[in-house]
Amino acid sequence: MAVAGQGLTSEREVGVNGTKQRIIDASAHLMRHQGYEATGVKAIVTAARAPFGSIYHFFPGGKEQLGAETIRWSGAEYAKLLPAVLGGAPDLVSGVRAFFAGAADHLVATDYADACPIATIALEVSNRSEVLRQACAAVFDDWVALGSSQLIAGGVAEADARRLIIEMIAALEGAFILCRATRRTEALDVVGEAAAASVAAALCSPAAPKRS
Amino acid sequence: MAVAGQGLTSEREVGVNGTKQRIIDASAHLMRHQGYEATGVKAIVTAARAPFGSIYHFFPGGKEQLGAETIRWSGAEYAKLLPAVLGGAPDLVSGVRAFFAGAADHLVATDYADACPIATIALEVSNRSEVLRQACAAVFDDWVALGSSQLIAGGVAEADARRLIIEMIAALEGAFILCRATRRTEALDVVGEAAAASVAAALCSPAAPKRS
DNA sequence: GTCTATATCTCGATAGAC
DNA sequence: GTCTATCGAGATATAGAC
Repeated sequence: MAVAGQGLTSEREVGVNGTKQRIIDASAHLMRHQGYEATGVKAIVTAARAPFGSIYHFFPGGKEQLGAETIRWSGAEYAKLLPAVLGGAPDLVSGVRAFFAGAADHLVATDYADACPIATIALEVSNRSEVLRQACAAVFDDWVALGSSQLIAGGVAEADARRLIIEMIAALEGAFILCRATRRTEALDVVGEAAAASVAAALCSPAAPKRS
Repeated sequence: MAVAGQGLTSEREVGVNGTKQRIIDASAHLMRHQGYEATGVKAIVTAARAPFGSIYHFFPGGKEQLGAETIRWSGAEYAKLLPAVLGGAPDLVSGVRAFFAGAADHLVATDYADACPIATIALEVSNRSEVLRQACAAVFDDWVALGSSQLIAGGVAEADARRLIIEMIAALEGAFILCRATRRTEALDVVGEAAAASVAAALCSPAAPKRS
């Protein structure tokens, strides 16, 4: 079983949140499930139980600004999972294994809807909105930086940390695509084991491995 | 340098194609760049230099049917790259390396627009259209089957082939997301080297004793 | 600040002339 | 089969009452 759900706001009460945060919550939820283009602002305010005009009160830049803030907020929330899961594990390798297992559990629990909160948006907007593309890039850069430091703290050599975390993020994102399309968790199971093995190998051989 | 471009129709003339194929070509091109939701049928027929009504003549099921045929055609075209690239390499490991390098070259050459032809669509529609989701799943299943046989032909043990190809497809897809968002090829470079190393390891140590 | 009504545009889809 | 005109519904965005 997963250490915790991998939803974004499930553990905390939302009743006390202000209108702006409720809009971002609803936007994050809808865009995680169906992407940016298919998510209309009307659907967002309805889900947020907010008046329509509030969108343009809190986000004068319209849907694009709301999208950018959604990306940054979702990215920051999702990043919190990494130290949370790794901190609850006895060692780095089992922590990595738990992260992928938790992702698979949460995916199944949400009927294959809750995968990466920003991947769909990233692919949709990379060549259509520079503002949104940069927001996604900033989130991925943050994940790489945070993940690297977590790996180093767990015993991985600094020289290996960056390529390892990029490998694992890419594996997670790619597996999410395969799992959602096939409605099977095989891909996450496979890449989770591979990630755990890669980390284990990096812990065994601290010297930077040479490749031809 | 890539063995060949990783575009879908670039090497062949398109002038002789009929209207239906021109529509599919245009649809594949637009959806590869910006996804399914952001691609309107009007933009497709304009790019295909076809009359608007032709869409509903050739695709009575409307946009959804066109999307499904686009996914299947794009998936089959992209699959041809694998034997093409591997066949031009002296061995399996350098073939795998060449595939990822070619993907990175093509991505840069197209201003980070031409990545996976169906990944964006897969994430967008997985929870919105069962027809389109199944089309994506069929493509991924085909890629896994084709890739497995290619790996086995290259010397990988049957017991390792399936998990290896799933690892590599996931790594490729995830790296595409990171590269498009960051407009850097680092992720593809990293996972390409990792994929080559995984294949090399599988060739050196045939796991799971098999009676042949 | 909150909320409603509406303007303007573009979407997918259809009808029907040719 | 090809092509045009147009439909109704939905989109984003704005204006303005309260």
